[in-house]
Amino acid sequence: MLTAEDLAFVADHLSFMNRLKPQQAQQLAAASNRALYTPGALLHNRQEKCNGLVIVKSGQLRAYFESEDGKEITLFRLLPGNVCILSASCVLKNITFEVTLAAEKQSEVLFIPAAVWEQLSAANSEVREFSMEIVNERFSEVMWIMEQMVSRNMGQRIAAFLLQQAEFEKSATLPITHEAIAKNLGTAREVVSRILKYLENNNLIQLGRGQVILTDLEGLREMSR
Amino acid sequence: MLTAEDLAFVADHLSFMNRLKPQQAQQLAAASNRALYTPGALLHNRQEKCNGLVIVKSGQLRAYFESEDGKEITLFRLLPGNVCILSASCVLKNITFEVTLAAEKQSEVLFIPAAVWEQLSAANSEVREFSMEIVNERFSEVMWIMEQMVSRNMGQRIAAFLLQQAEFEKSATLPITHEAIAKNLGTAREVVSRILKYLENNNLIQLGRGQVILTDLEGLREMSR
DNA sequence: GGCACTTCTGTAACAATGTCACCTAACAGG
DNA sequence: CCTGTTAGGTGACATTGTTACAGAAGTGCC
Repeated sequence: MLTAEDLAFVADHLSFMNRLKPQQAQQLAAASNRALYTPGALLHNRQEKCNGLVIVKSGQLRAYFESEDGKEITLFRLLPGNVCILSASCVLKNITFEVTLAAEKQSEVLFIPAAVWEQLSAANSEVREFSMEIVNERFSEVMWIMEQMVSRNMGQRIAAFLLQQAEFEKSATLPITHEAIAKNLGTAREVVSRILKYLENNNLIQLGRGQVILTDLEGLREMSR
Repeated sequence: MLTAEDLAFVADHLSFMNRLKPQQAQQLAAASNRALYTPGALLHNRQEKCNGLVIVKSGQLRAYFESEDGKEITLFRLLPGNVCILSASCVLKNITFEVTLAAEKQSEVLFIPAAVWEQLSAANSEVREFSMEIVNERFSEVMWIMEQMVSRNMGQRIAAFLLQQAEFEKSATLPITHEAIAKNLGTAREVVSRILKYLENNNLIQLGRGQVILTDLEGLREMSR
């Protein structure tokens, strides 16, 4: 059950909400729910296997792909107002891969159950269109990652990643471990350590335990190209 | 303009075709066109920048991603009856990447212009659903490639690729160059040569100029895992 | 404080892959 | 047969990935 405030938030970020019949909106609010996650927690809706639609109300989520042998690579981030439907593979026909969602920060998340979403989709073409747009956007983000993997070296990718993190954190001091960076980029911790050390020697960053301080943003930008 | 035979082919592979009004079907047939491509040719619809929907009538196409610095990696193949909508980024909202299509074999291709597709989409929810399914399927295929890149070594990837090619060719003798294999997998020719030589030394394949003969399918399958 | 325990980082050695430079072999067409 | 073009081979070196440890910094407990 969503509060009125949650519902207003949803309406703000799901373009089709104000075109639903009052009864539909009510049903959505009744069936949906919210949950709080602490950093590192995996998202799984308690009620069902299939998450349905995920809406980030506050905090930050990471969507990543996990291969059988435990390797990870981040596909995209979800910030407040962002929506993810990929974990609703039960609703989307022909999606055959799994995306894992984890909280990177303390996060409030709203869930719209798959069954409800399915009903709305069936009844409402705006809902289908919305799904399509979201999926396309994520697809594009994944292709960007792919481009990075194919055509950038690790130094460039790490520099770009650090800059991106600084954006998210709105700070040049990043509370992050080498291990975490490695998992974001789909590489090994040792490789990250090696390159971070190199960046430090070139006075682009300063290292601490569980912390990276960006001391030369312009230099990093230079390097990331 | 499509022939009646072309139209029958389209109807066979676009599930929604028999739900179109006769007038819509007629319009589609009138606006669409066909083209022939020889191996290696890039697909570009003459009439418009944006390809619209591509339907393979015969032959085989390769969809690949091309990075600025000229590196390529194959995303998926299109066989007779397959449909590709990704080159219609003008129609799909929020798709921001480019996919290149090239003929791998002598191919007959039918084009449905983006404008027509857009009209059909607007009028018909089955069309939208069809788009969605196609995009999801391609998305899944790309994620499979990603998994390969992250968690398999080159030997495994090359072995898997050769087996896949043998399927397409329905033959254990593959007319393909090292360079072409490299571009499919997003790696360098020298790397492919090195590994193929290794496979040959282990009696899994036999090499010739522009040709690879798979002599031990079971061994290759073993290796690809 | 001292101790045990966990987490994070450093490092060396080696393997796999990517890059560069250049060479040779095979084919295609006159 | 000659010549230009394409395919493939090779060695040297750079980068990235893997393995196996070691040490350093934090945490909780006594």
